[in-house]
Amino acid sequence: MVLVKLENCINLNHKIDVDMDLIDILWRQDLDMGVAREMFDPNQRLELEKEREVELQKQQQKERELDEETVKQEKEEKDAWEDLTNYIIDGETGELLPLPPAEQTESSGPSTTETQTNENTTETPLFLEDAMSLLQNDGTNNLSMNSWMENSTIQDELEKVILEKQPNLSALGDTNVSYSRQNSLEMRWRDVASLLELPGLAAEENVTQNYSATPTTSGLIQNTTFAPQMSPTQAVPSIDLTTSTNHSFVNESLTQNPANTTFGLENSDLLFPNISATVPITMNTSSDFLDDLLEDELSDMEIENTADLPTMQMMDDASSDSAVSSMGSSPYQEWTDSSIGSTSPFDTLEGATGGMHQGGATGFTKPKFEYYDNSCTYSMDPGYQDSLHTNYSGSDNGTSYPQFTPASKKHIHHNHTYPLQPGQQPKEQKKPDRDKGTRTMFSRDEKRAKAMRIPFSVADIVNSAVEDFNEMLQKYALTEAQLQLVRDIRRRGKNKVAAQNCRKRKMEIIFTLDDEVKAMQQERDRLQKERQEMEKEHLEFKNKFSHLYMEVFRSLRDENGRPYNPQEYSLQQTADGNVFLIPRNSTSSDHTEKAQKKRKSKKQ
DNA sequence: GTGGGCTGTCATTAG
DNA sequence: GCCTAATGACAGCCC
Repeated sequence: MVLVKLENCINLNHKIDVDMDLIDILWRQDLDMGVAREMFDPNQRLELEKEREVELQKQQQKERELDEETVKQEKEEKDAWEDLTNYIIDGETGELLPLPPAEQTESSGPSTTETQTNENTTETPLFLEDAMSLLQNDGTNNLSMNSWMENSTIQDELEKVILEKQPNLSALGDTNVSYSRQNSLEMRWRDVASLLELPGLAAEENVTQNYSATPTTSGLIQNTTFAPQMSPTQAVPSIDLTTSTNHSFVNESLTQNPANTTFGLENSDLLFPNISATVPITMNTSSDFLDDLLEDELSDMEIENTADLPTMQMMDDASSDSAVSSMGSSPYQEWTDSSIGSTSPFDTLEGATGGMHQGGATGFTKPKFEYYDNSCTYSMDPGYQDSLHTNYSGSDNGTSYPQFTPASKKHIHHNHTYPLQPGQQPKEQKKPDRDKGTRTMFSRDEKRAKAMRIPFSVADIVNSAVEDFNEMLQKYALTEAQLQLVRDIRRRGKNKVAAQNCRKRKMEIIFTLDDEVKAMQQERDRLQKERQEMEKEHLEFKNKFSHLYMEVFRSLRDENGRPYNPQEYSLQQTADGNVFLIPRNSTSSDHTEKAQKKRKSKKQ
C-alpha cells in the first residue's frame, strides 16, 4: 500500500516535471497560457502567494494608519469649530473679530448679529456636524440654500475652516483675500470647495478612506468646479494631500463619477450632504472651448510625451470615450474650472482676445484671490515668467501660467489680442455671417496652443522672423511636445498664408487671362470689321475698274474705224504698263509672243 | 440631398 | 541640409 502511494507520488512528480517542460516550451514560444508561467510552478506559486499576503498585510496596516489620521484630523477640526465661539461677526464688515475676554466666557450665547438671522443658534456652539444634523432634520421645512447660507454662524464656520486650511491666505488678506460678508455666498462656497481641491492627485491615491462628516461617499463631487488653480507659492503646506480625508473623498468621488459635465451646488454635499435634495442649484459651466477641444480637436491631436504636461493627460483622457468625464481628475479640469462664473474660458473673448469674465450666467463672481494649480510643475526659466507679464500675453484668459509670482495674482486684465497684420481685420469681422453659429472664435491651432500652454501667440509663432522664432524657442524651456506643436503651428500658419496667396495669385491669373481673352476678342472683332471694310473697298475698286475698262474698250477703233467687239477682244496690261488689245480666242502665250514681235518690229 | 465656393491642411517641388 | 514659397490635391464646412 505504501509502495503504491510512493509510486503514485513519484509518478505525480514526474508528471509535474513533464508539464513544466511543456510549459517552458510554450513559454519560450511566447504562447499565451492564460496566466503567468510561474503559476504552473508549485514552488513559485507558493512564493507568490506569500508575497501577496505580505503586501495585503502592509496595505491593511496602511489603511489603519490613514484611519487614525482621519480621526485625528476630524478632532482638530472639531476643536477649531469650538474656537469659533470666541469670535464675533463685525456688523459692518462681516469680518471675524475676537470676542472680548468678558464675552468669551459666555461664548455659548449667540451674538447680537447672528440672533437676527440664525434661529438655529443656540446656547451651544454650532459645529458643522450639528449643522448637518439640523439640516437633515429640517428637510421638511424646505430650508433653502440661501436661507441656510444666511446662517451667519455657519458662514463663519466656513470662514474659519478656510482660514485654518489656508493660513497663507491670511497674509494676503490686505490685498486679495478678504473674507468679508460683502463677498457673495457663492464665493464662499467656492472658497470652501477650493480647499478640497487635490491638485495633481493621482487616481490610485488613497481612495479607500472614509469621510466621517459625510454619511456616505455616494454624495458625489461630480465636478471640480470649486477647484481653482493654486500657485506653487500659494500651496497649502498644512494640508497633507496624501492623508487629507477631504482630498481622498474628492479623489474617490472623481474616480467614481467621471461622467459629468455640469456643475451643481448639489454636489456640494461633500460638506452638506443633505442640502442637495432641497437645493438643486445647477451651475452650467459647460465650456464651448472645452467641448470643441474634446469633440473636434483633441481626437486628432497627435501629442507625445503625455507626461510632460498635465494637459497631456487631459488629452489622453479626452481621446477616450469618457473624455469629458475623465477630466474630473485631470489638471486640465482645474484649468477650466478657473473660469467658473463664465461658461467658458473663451466664450467671452472678443475675437482672439482674452479677459477675465467676472460673474456669469450663474451669478457667481470670481474671488478676489486666485489660486493656481500647484500640480503644474513646469520647468520654465525666469524669462518665461517675465514674458507672461510682458510680451507674450497670448496665454489666455483665466489660463494663467503656473509660474506667476504672487504679485501677478492680482486681477490683470490682459490684452490677449493676437497681433494682426497692418490693416488686417480679424477674420471673424471680415465674414461675420459665416462665423455666426457654432463656429468658435479660435482656430484649432490657437486652441492647441492654449491647451499646450504655449507661451506665444499663434500670430507671433507664424509671423515672426526665423531669427526671432529660433530665439523664442531658445528663450523658453519648452517641452518636446510644445516645440513640435509650435513648429507645426508655424508650418501650418505659413502654409495657410501661402495657400491664401497662392489662391489669390491664381485668381489674379484667372482674371488676367480673362481680361486677355476679352481683349483678344475685341481685336478679333476689330479685324473682322476691318476686313469687311477692305472687302467692300475692294469691290468698289473692282467696279470702278470694270467701268474704266468698258470706257477704254469703247474708245478703241480698228483699221476700218469700227469699234472692237468686246466678245472677240479684250484689253490686257503687261507688267511694264503697256496695254494691248488681244483677241479672246488667243492664249496668253500667243499674246506674249505677239507683243514681243510688235516690240521687235517697232525697234526695227 | 446635392453641388459649388471657401478655407485649411498635407505633400511635394523648386529656389 | 534647412527654410520658405508655391501649388496641386483633398477634406470639411457652409450656403
